[in-house]
Amino acid sequence: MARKSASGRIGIADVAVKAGVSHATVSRVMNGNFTVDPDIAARVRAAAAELKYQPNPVGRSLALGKTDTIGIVVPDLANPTFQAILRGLSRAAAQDGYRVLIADSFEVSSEESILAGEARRRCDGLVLCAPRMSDAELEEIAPSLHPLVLINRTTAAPNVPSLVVDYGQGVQDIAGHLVELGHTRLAFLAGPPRSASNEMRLKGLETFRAAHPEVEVTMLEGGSDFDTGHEAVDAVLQSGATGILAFNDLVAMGLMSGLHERGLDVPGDISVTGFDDIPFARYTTPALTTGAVPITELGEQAWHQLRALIRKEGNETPGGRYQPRLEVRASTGPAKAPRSTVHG
Amino acid sequence: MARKSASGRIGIADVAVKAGVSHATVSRVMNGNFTVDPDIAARVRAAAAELKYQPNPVGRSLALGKTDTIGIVVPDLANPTFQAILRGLSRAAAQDGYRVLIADSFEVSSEESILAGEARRRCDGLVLCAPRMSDAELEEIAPSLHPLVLINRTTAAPNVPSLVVDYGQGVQDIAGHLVELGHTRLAFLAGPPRSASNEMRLKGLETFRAAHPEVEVTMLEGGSDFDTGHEAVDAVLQSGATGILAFNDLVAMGLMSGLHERGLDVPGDISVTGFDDIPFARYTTPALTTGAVPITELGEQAWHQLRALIRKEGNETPGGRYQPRLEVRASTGPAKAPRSTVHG
DNA sequence: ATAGTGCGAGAAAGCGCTTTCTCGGTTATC
DNA sequence: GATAACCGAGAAAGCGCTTTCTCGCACTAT
Repeated sequence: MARKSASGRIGIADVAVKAGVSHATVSRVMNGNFTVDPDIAARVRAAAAELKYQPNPVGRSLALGKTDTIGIVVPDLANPTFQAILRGLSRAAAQDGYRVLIADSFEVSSEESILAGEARRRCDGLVLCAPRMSDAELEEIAPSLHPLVLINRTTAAPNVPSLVVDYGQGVQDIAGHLVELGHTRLAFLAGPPRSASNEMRLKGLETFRAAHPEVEVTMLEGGSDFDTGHEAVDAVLQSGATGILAFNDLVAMGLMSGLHERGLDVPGDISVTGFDDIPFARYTTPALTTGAVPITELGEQAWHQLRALIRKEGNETPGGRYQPRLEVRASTGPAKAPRSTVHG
Repeated sequence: MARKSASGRIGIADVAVKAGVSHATVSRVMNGNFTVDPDIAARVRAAAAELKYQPNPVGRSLALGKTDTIGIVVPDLANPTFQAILRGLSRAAAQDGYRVLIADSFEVSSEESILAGEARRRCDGLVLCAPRMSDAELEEIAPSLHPLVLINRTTAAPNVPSLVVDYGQGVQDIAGHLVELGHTRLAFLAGPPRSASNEMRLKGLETFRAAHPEVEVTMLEGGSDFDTGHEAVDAVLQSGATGILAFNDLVAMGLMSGLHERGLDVPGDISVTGFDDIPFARYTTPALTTGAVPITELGEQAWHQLRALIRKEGNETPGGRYQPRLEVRASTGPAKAPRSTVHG
């Protein structure tokens, strides 16, 4: 009865039988090949419609050598930054008829390359966000992942576009903003130790230090999430700094929450800044001063780069560099008289 | 050398040649079939390792009739609720070796069924979040989507588990909480008109009204995002209500932000509640009273249900119902003396 | 009228893999 | 020592589709 083989699903063969033509002709019709007689084509279409035939994408992929799917590897889907990249990527790719497969490494960077490889083989291309992967490992796997687009990383492998946010410049802008407000003792609440984007921030701060020897910049250990910021309150207070550059908005929010619990006023007692400008940053109390990154747009760009690679357009690895925009809100204000280590 | 055919990639044939055996044997070895002589197996493994052979998943999928991939259809990836479901789903599925393909309908519900169908055919199963799809449409496509798990929807189709949050009970709990605080004039800032979960809230409020005839409950038009809440300030003030139930946390946050701009105090002047308990809800100022839904866990459960279906375990469509937990925070407080329509 | 041309559709190969089927070579049994 | 039972590996079919190849037919040109 119109269904065949073990699969149970309607296949091209069923349509062929129903329309009284060969598989080949059905395939031609379904793919808009006009070398088919209009009458026959109509018959095939009618049969297909009646059987509700939908081509099996797996068979199609095997024959065509493409899946119309791209993959994205992220270290943590709970992080708003990666959510935004995913969103931008997904939207842009969908517009060109591509779907996205997600591979969340859950911060287990040891399995990131395997994950990336697996994802890549199921897809036509890959976007890789792997801030903690070592350079060596990245260099090793990058060639095998082509077409590949990197986020916030670079590689020597040819034809691998990198989309990178200039975190170095970003922290300098933020630090400059704090200094203008009169702060002379700053602290940087760092991100995860091996994070590439943290390295960029660190480099930026070095540059800043060199240009502003009068400003003291304390380095504090940190992480990338809300709790990190929350737990860092003591360290922050002990540093005696009045202007805090948090690794990102999440950390900044955690820190502000912790400071609030201690009865400290932001920005009255301490100014706090974040990074990324996630959607919620403008709605914290006080609203967060941050380095705004057009992160959804970055995801969108990632698709455009990847698309060029997939289509083999000779776009000599242009990549892209994004300048964060200093977004001054209410969490930063004039410095109080310098404090020494908090008593306690 | 060592590479064959147009594909350029190493295939099973290359390994077979290198190891001096047949395709079949390589396949057996790669799949841990022990009917192969250990010496030969070792030779095959050596050849595979040397060539860095990785089986092509598409060929494998076609032969095996499974893709080890599941799909999820969401109306809006920017919504923290769906992000959380995705996260829970992805994590749980990954643990069983499955990947997830995302299909964002971008609120275009007219294309949701097509999207769902396409996603389904590339995958072994589907999780469908389609709050705005009509019941009729859902009934029509549900059978063709099996294995299928529904989020916050139900269907008459057999063997389609539904994971639903009891929003009806949730709003009643919240309304009850407000009444206990002395509020007698409430307003519900509704969600998107055709949303199934909004319907559930509405039903819950009807029940509440019947049980509390002394309480006035005004219905206000709304939506599901931050801006909706922000724009609703006037309507809220005009309603004269002192206790506002927002459709979800996002709307509540927008509303609080708008009220703040008007110089109103929350909860001093007006109490505001949300729904969902998204991660940021506890960090708003004041912290948001809300109906907490274990949404990531729901995503996880979705996988478990789907897995049972894929494995054809005879789990007679158990589905699951989640009771929101009233999470009282600082955005609700005792009612002021009743206000009439705000002057102005 | 006959060979030449072109075009439309079926036959078949192939995408990369798994798996059944088959057969040659061992080992076991009497 | 001959027959049976067995086991391991190759040959081949098949998963569902696309595409090249091929062939038959109709139509044109000489």
